[in-house]
Amino acid sequence: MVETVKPRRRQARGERRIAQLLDAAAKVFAAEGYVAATMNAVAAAAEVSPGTLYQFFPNKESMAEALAEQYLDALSVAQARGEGAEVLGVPLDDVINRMVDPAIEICLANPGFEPLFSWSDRLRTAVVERVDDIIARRVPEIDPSRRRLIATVTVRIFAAVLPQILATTGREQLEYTRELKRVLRAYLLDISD
Amino acid sequence: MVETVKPRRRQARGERRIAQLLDAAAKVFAAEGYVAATMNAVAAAAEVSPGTLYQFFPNKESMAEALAEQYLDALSVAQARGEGAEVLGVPLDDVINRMVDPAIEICLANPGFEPLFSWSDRLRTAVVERVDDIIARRVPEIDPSRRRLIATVTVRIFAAVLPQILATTGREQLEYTRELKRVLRAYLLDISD
Amino acid sequence: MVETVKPRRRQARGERRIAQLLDAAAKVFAAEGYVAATMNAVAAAAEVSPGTLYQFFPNKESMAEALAEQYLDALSVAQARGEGAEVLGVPLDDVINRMVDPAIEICLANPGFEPLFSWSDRLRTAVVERVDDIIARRVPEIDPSRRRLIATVTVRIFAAVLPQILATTGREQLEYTRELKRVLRAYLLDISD
Amino acid sequence: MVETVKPRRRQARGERRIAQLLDAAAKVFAAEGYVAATMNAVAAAAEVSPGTLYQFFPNKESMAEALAEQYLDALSVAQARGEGAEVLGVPLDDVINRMVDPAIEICLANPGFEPLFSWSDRLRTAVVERVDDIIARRVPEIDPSRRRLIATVTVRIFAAVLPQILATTGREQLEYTRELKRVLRAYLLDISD
DNA sequence: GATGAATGAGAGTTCATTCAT
DNA sequence: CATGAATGAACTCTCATTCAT
Repeated sequence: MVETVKPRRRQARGERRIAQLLDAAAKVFAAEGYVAATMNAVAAAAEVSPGTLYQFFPNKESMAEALAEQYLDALSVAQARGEGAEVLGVPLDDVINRMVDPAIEICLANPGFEPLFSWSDRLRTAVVERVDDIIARRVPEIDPSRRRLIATVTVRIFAAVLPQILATTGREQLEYTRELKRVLRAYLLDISD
Repeated sequence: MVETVKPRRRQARGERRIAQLLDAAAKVFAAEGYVAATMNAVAAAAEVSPGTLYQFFPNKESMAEALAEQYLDALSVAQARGEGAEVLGVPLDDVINRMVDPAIEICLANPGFEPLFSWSDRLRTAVVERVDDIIARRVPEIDPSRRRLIATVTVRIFAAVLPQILATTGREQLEYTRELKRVLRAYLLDISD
Repeated sequence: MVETVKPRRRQARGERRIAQLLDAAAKVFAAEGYVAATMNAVAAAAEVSPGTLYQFFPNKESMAEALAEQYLDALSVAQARGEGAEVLGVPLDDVINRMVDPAIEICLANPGFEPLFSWSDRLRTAVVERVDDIIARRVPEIDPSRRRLIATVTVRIFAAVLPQILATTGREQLEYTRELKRVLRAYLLDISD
Repeated sequence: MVETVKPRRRQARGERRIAQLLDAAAKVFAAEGYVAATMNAVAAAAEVSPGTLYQFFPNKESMAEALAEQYLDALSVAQARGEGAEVLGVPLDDVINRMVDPAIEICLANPGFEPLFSWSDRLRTAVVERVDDIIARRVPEIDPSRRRLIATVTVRIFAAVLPQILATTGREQLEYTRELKRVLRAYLLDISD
């Protein structure tokens, strides 16, 4: 009984550390981009020695992957809140809002998201698959390979406008967000026909 | 007298050299991306010593900028061929075709374009300005700051789908191209109203 | 009273631990060589944390020394079995057999021996002293400093052929062993005259 | 004509550098052993920046190989001086002298030899092949595989006594050298029968 | 005792850039 | 102009060792 606590403490310390390190990595990725980011910079940002980094992550890529995983989880959680089965009898605008808004919130809260989204095929593919799913539910009659095409383009559009949203604030940020939704609506309305 | 000839020859040789070096740079940027590309690799690709590179370009960035300039020129030439003042009485589809098709041709012919387009704000801004111009001519009543917004998003969308077009061939490439045009038409039609 | 028991248990446990750790060290030394072996690797091989290693050995060197000591003991035991005072009235071949065979058995059974034998002057010197002793008993009239020289060369020869014996198996191993004995006999016969 | 000189100068500079770097490497290998030697130490010993090292050698191993090659050449040259076809009608002692003496001279003059000889299978094998050759010429009736065995053991013996020769000076050095020859003679006489 | 996170110096290696030739 | 050797700071990653728990 006591013994189930002790290991937990150790793990807890480790997991806290991991979260802390990933946080630092996200900051550095955001500031420099994934390719230009260095492990030393991440270590410094985490106020930790380089060796500590390597106790948890064998290399830079693995940090990126862990971060990507974390973001995917966050996306799932955020989108699950407003989704459900109501993809069908609902206006397209609502579906778009319920996809885009939490995604942007996560990107704003996690500045590491955008550089990873550019870099990680895995992360992009995972998001594409979700969008593909939603399209499948809403427009079941569509051809799967065409659906994949549309999902891919949809995600690319999101990724394309995202940097503008992140680079701005206030009214301008809102405008870009509105514009993003406008593009998506126009594009996806065109599809449904 | 001799001096007016020799310099010309020198300049001519120099420009040939520059073109050759930029070609090599484009190849390396295409293969590795701008950040990962190394000057040594560019020198090797040009079959030239690193020192020679620095005789023409003070640093890596300046190579990128020179390349960007070159691409902008190519864009101008290509788009001038089919444009003119006929932005007005013409269907939107035609305008889009005359913008997108030559751009994609250039990107396919110059594999260094895409990495630079991601990297160089200057290149992207220049293209945004052209699109802004066209919109201004076609929809003069639109508010300039909103026009700039639309132009920016338009270019971002192009940049977003471009990698998919470049990464694929044949039918898939055509499909992505068609999809890109579809997005742009849907978005810009929405605007014009 | 309780206190005389507990410490013993503790010591017993400690010695078992030490044996276990030295075993792991031997394996790693054998696989990587002393210099390339890492304490982390030893800890992992012992299924123990690095900290535990340092509870018993202040540093890497001390592990090597403890292992060397252990091997020296094993050598003593093994050679005591067939030795005694019968160094005198006995053919040289027998003496060589009774020295070489147990030594090789120990080396085969303890793969950590060879790397340490190359590394540890102390281990080599101890063996040299034993050989010196035997020569002294068999050829008492020999000059001590010359005797030391011969003992040193004898041990070096053994150490030189040993890797070949350990690197091979079956017939080839036997051949190298026979060759080793042949060298030693030829050399030492030459001496006795 | 002038053009055949200019490139030579460049190459000459490079080759002089290479010789200089290999010299430094030899010193460091001699002082620390191959495994413990570091590229930074070699660079420092050559009074050169680490980068310069890597302009000529892609890694530590390649330095070792280049050095080994150089030593093999030196061995060839040295042994060619006193050898010829007179392996046959000549006393064994003479053959041994003509093999061992130049080898030891080289080892004394090139302190990098010994550590490499321990490390490089390639170097050892090359020397084994030479010895094999000589045995083949002198004792043609011997079975090739047994000949190889003998050559291997012979070289191992040389390598085994070598450190003692290098670690000592003056009379002691001479004694070890004499002892080495004694071992070899005794062993090889035993063979010829 | 045992753990494993933490350290930090240092290893090998790279690369933009400079400079003597 | 061209060369390629030279630089040195910076990078990724390792490892003997320490220390809080």
